[in-house]
Amino acid sequence: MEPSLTLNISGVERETGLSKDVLRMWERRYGFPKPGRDDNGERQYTLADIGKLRAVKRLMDVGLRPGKIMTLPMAELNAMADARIPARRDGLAPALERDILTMLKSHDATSLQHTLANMLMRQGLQRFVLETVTPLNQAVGDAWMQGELQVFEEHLYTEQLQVALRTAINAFPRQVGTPRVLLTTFPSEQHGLGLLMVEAMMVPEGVQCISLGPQTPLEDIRRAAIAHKVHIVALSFSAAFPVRQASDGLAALRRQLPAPISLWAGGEMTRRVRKTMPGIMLIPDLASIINALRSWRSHWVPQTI
Amino acid sequence: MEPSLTLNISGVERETGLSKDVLRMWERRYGFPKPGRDDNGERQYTLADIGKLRAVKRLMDVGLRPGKIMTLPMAELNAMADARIPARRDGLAPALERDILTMLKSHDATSLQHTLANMLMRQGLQRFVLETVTPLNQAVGDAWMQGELQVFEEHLYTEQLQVALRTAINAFPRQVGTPRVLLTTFPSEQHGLGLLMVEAMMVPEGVQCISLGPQTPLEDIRRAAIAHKVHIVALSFSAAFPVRQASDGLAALRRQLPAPISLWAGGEMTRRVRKTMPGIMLIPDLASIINALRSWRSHWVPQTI
DNA sequence: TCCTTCGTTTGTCCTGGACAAATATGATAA
DNA sequence: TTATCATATTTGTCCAGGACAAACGAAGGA
Repeated sequence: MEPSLTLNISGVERETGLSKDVLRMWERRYGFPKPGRDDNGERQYTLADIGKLRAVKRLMDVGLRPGKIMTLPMAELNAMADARIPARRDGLAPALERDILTMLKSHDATSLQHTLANMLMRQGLQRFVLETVTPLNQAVGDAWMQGELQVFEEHLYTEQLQVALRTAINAFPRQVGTPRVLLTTFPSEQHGLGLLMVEAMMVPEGVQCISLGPQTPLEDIRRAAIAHKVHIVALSFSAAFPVRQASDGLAALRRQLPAPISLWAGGEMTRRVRKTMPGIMLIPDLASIINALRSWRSHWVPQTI
Repeated sequence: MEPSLTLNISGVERETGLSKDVLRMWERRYGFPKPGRDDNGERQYTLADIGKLRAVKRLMDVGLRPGKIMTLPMAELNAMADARIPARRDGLAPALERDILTMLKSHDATSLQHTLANMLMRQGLQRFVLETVTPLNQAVGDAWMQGELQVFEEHLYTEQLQVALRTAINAFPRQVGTPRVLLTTFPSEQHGLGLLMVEAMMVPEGVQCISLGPQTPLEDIRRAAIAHKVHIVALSFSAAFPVRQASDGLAALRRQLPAPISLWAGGEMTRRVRKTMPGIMLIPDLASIINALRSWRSHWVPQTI
């Protein structure tokens, strides 16, 4: 009899990323999750609740609506997740993806590290990011969506990839060239991997990257851009980032930023953006960075400051 | 006339880390912050509100109580922050701390990187962590508390330090020795720097570290520990982490973890813990890691699995 | 000095109502 | 047929105000 196999509402918020308000509203509207109550009338969620909430969230991130899926049993949810993965013609994943997934599932950190380092050496940093990391992220994301990967297995992947990328980035001598680019994310964006991938694409191009890591308040992005005299501010947004929040933030930042400083927004989220936003360059995939840089360089005229 | 120099309540939650509930409750009880309302009756906070909220939060992290400070004007808050910093007898900060702070305030990323790399080379990884990074963190924390440093300046420090540490850790050949240690933090703990410092202390001791990065759900920490067959699970807690939440989490984890696996908890928070917790080793400072490892090794008897 | 008890402070949770943004649906025009 | 617009539905976020337990601090006793 485990005494504490339940979590209170803030525990669930932490574990799933769903706000307390949303959890209560879902219960009110859809009848799920319907946690028991403790002596004090407070909601106590079970681990099964958490699991189903994660499954629902995964499907919502892909565009399904809560009302449609909330009441379905777990089996149905898993089936829908499977259906979402486009089957390959040959029915086979490429060897590398398959190997890496196998390593993750067998918790072989050493082989994982070796394989990544190996590919990196063979391909060089930029090709490694475009041809290896991108499809690998996709494969890991798919596996995670289908529930094939545990959270901690995905963490291990992220961690090892960061190690590999950071090592390679460090190997480049520190540039003093142009443009100078400020890299960061908005405060509610947790994922720092995208940032690192952007840096990996830019550094070989002779760009001087100044990374603040994730989660910089809006006002500080402005201050940092001015203090570091950067030419470009580049922000990264993961797939799950709310488009609305991003647009508002970007517009506000654009207003506050001196006009000569370019504002670039990249990451999975940017593919869901419909409207073009004046003064903001959307970069939906990593390969476009090269073109964007080329374009910037051809238009830029050195300023006397 | 800037149209959007105000934030709604969730914006403030993001920027300050104070929950919506707390923000509303403070307004109800202390009359601060008292934001204006938009057409729809929703709270609109000003940038000045944000600034004061940050100041209040800094002081609370050091032990002051909200009721005492909430209504004071900003000038008073800053004065209190100053008073909190123990003055040195000689009135002078050591040269290195002073230099690094100067570099941060002048946004000289290059010098910062060089200086850190230099100290690291000269002292070696463990001494660098104990004798340079620890007091430096303290100095940067103090400066931040006094409002001398901007958020983005502190971000730059963290980022550059991570780069330096990771590079050095990578330089060690991957060990296959004992113990194997799983490193991570609880889901609500954002700070990954402590984790890296722990790894930097352990790797030179021949420990095989498996880091999952920050924010692993409880259940997954258990799964990962078993899957990776680790001997020790080490968790890091920053100063602001709620003791209660840590104790609960650690106790729950201890119950779920197989008995032979040791559970270590370290970081600033652990100094505030009064009660000893059975089966959990508290490690209040980084130097103690060496002793803890020595002790573990002398007690450990290789198991046949 | 250390420990217990008791009042106060503080954070979190609750209910149930309201509304606007996002999305889907259906009608109309090209 | 496809594209565009208006309307309906869905969904997330906000609000008020009440309640309570954990954390804290002060006073009293061993």
